[in-house]
Amino acid sequence: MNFDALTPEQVGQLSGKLRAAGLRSTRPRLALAHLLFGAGNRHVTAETLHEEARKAGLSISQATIYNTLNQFLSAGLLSEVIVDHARSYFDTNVTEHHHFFIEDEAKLIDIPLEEVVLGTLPNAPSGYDLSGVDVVIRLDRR
Amino acid sequence: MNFDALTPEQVGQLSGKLRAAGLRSTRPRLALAHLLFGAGNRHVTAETLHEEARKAGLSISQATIYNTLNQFLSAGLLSEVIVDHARSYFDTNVTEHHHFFIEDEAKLIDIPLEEVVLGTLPNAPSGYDLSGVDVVIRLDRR
DNA sequence: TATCCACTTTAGAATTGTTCTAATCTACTT
DNA sequence: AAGTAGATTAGAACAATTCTAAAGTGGATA
Repeated sequence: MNFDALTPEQVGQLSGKLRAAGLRSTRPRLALAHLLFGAGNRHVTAETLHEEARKAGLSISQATIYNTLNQFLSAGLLSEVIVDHARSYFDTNVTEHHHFFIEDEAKLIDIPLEEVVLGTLPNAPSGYDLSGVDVVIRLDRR
Repeated sequence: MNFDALTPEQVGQLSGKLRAAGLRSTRPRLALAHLLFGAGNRHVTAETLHEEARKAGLSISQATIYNTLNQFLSAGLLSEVIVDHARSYFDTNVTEHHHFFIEDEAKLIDIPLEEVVLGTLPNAPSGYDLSGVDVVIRLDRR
């Protein structure tokens, strides 16, 4: 893929998404947005996305990959999953949901929200608000 | 605290614990075990433990702190909680339980197992076994 | 449509947390 | 007491991420 391969419709749609998030529509952001949001939900690390961009013939610096992922994250276009110290996983699925994590393969799989039923949760200690609940189900190869 | 301040009883007890875990009872391990297991359940990072050892007048290298935490971890004397990329938290509570995580303060609080009631969980994908469930409840200061 | 300026991107350096290396030391066996 | 496997250490190495500061660019303005 090449940035110039995007159709005007795709560019329009992705630009709109970026602008709606308060971000300027720039060439690198459009290209990365296309990789991230172009087809279904994705899990990427900075490294996998950088590699993917490289294979697509895009030359985007590592710093820009990190900057862009973090901007998308604070704009709410991505969510972050922490399952492994030493590596952040970014998830294009920003709805509330949980994860399987296969340690051997360092691979994440989404679990739809309704498949994890949380019964009772403790109250937040006084002075604090509950800001989110992450459930990670760890898997071993049988 | 100083290693030599440990009573023979304490040394005997901690040595036993180390040996039961298949680890030789050495001076640095005894001292760290005393800090970790001497009083109630603790959450430490390599850095906080190193600092604590330094304050206690022990000179133990950073490498030994990391080695020891990892040895205790694989011996089952500690468990690891992952809530924050870039930093591992070791928990002296090795029973199954969950955590509150206060992001602003980078602080962990144990949640007793019975306070988190998990209802339905999805089945593990075929070829995999469920190896554990981690629930992290994130808190914001109100 | 040319100019300008705030925002972006970049290469490379810096930082942070962690692990490795290989030399020295020590607990335990014989 | 001597030997040896295992432990400890300082410092180097490593990996993921962030910072810096210089050059580039989108888009508002005249």
